[in-house]
Amino acid sequence: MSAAWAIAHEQGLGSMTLHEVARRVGLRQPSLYVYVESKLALYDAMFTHANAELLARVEQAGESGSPRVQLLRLSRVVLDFAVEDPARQQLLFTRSIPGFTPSAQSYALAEQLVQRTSRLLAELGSGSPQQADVYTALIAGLGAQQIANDPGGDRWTRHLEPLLELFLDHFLDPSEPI
Amino acid sequence: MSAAWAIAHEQGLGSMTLHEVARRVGLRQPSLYVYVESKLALYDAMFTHANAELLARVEQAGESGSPRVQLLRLSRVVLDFAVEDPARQQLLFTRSIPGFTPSAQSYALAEQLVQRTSRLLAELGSGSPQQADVYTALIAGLGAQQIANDPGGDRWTRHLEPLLELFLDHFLDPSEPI
DNA sequence: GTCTATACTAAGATAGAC
DNA sequence: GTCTATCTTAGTATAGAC
Repeated sequence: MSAAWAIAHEQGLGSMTLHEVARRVGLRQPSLYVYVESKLALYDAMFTHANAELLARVEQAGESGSPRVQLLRLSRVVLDFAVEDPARQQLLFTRSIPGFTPSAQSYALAEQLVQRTSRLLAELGSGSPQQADVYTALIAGLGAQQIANDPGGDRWTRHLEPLLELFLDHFLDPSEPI
Repeated sequence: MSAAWAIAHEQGLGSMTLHEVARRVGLRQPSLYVYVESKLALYDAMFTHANAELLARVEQAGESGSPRVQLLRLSRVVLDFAVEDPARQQLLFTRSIPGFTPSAQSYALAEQLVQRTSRLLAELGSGSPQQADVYTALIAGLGAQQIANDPGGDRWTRHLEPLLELFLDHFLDPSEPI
């Protein structure tokens, strides 16, 4: 698993081949079929693996503080995680691997994060599905631009907190629906 | 060119092969080398082609109205264009084709759009580079989420105008820097 | 569980005839 | 300009020995 992610990180998700994975773990390519059923199954395992790590980081960030503080912290963790590794962002948040869709089991893990975020948003008065969609678009937009145009930097990610403040302030006022 | 785009649209950018392009235009694959120097050169031509079409649509949308109205209209055109075809969005706005970077000449076309947008933003009091970055993130975020999670729909794109209004209103007030 | 050997598929690119 | 034929590379996957 870590070998697969290392390749994806260094050369892109599309360059992750079973031959290269095998080489890194000191096996021959056919031997991998003892451990994975197919290449798509490996993608699925990677999807689960990455989601588990993200969830762990979110847990570690803790639940202390006001809902607003919690949401800001959670958003920061998710954005940094997504931007850290373009390959990971590609696998987790886009649907660009031909033939790959996450299995129901692996998708369940990803759902947990959505649940947690939704709860916080609801506590902050931005609980409607539409508001949650706008929230995810803000995070996705900063991440996408960061990766595409300033990989490794913070030209976009540094706007996370002020942008969220703007978003949350706006929706605290019930006279301003979006 | 249109055959190449048709394949990318139907099966994804990664599935666009010279064999398939040739098949569609009634030629054998080697014959294409009379017209393109390599596959990467074909990507570059597609990049230019798509940018030219986007610019044409922006021109067609016209320059009438206040800067605010113009920016809203331009943003709508760009977002709809990006969302229309995931493959196009992938080629134009991400850097996910291994080995491909737009040539200087083709990139110049893309720059024109940036210039135009920057001018409008400046007229609206959001002319700083930071504000322009936030603007692009808003568009990119709505587009990315739309394509990844509701292709063909408008679950995210419908929030474009209210979100831009919020953004512009906020920056009209000089006491609120981001 | 791991190996060698191999089948199968498919891609980009080139040579040279017409 | 287009063709056939071929080179070269590279990938997933399977068969069967050890």
